[in-house]
Amino acid sequence: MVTPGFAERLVEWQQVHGRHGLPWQGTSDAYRIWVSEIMLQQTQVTAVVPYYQRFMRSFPDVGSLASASEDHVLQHWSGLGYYARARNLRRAARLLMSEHGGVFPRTAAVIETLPGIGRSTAAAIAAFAFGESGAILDGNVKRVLARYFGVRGWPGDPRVQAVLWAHAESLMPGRDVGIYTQAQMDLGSLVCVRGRPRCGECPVRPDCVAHREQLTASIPGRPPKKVLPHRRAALLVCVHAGTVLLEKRPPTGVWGGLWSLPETDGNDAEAIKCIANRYGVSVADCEPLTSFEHGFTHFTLALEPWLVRVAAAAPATHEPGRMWLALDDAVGAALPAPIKRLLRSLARETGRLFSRA
DNA sequence: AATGCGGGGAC
DNA sequence: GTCCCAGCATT
Repeated sequence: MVTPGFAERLVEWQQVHGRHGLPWQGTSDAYRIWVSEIMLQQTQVTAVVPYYQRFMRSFPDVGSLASASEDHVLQHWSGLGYYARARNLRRAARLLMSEHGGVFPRTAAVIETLPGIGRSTAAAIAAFAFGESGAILDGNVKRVLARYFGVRGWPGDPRVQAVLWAHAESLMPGRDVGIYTQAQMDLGSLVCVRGRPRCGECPVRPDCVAHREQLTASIPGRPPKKVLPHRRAALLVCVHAGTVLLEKRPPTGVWGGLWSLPETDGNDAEAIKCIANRYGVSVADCEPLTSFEHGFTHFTLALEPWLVRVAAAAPATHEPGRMWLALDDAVGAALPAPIKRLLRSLARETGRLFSRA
């Protein structure tokens, strides 16, 4: 009697206890699987589901995504974060049409050459869509393997990550690779969770180093904590006839390619008026709104919105990269989440905003 | 090797 | 409040 291996136990567990009803499961359509994998990068399943449904309705296949405008694609990503994913997704779709005849490549090695797809995502797509055997290493697998093998240290550390990749490869089964790939993710997200793992439900507990040595609380190790720098920026909320002036952000950097409010480092009414004039806006009056903070991964941004009432919109404001958007349409535009929230709250107060104009 | 890149869910 | 999530690209 041979003791079942790690992969066999996970596959068996997956059939009974794994997740099966997610919108991107039950298909071998590489396109549908690809989109889900990109959305799920650094993003939890519950957050992805509604975005995924809407995205697939608008872009049901590679061709429709390739022919869509970047702005249209970003609209569907608004609020999901990491917007380079959306730009890369569209870019890859166009590459698929122009370089691959519209056919999704069938090997992880080729899939990985597409923008936005790294080693782990390529292996996952190849496993789910084509049954190709290959290790993955996402947040779930890192946690599971670090505990199972007793690997200390922070999994974000490249040296730790290299060890985990080697372990992941060593455990690859020769069959059921799609189920096994899903099993690793599901075990990590349902059982081998960060806090209070449910070791009583774990199929590989007997061989788990962290469980045996009571290290599940300290493995995986924590990243070095650092103090986030604070930055501030003023936002120009130029309102005119129920519309607001938006500016397209540069293609790279924070909120890359999205539409947002004109931003400046000015911090008094005179500076704001001066900047507004530079946008071709004839300022009637100007008042500060309630400031708020927005946290990014690597800094905290204090945003100070200024309400700029516009006497008349100048013709120069129809340049590319600028537009006047009806406040009520903000919800459907390619805007960052905090900007969208701000505009929604302004839309509710439109009466008050214009009452003194 | 280090850094940039979002937003929200879970606790 | 903190931590972290189906990571990748760039430098």
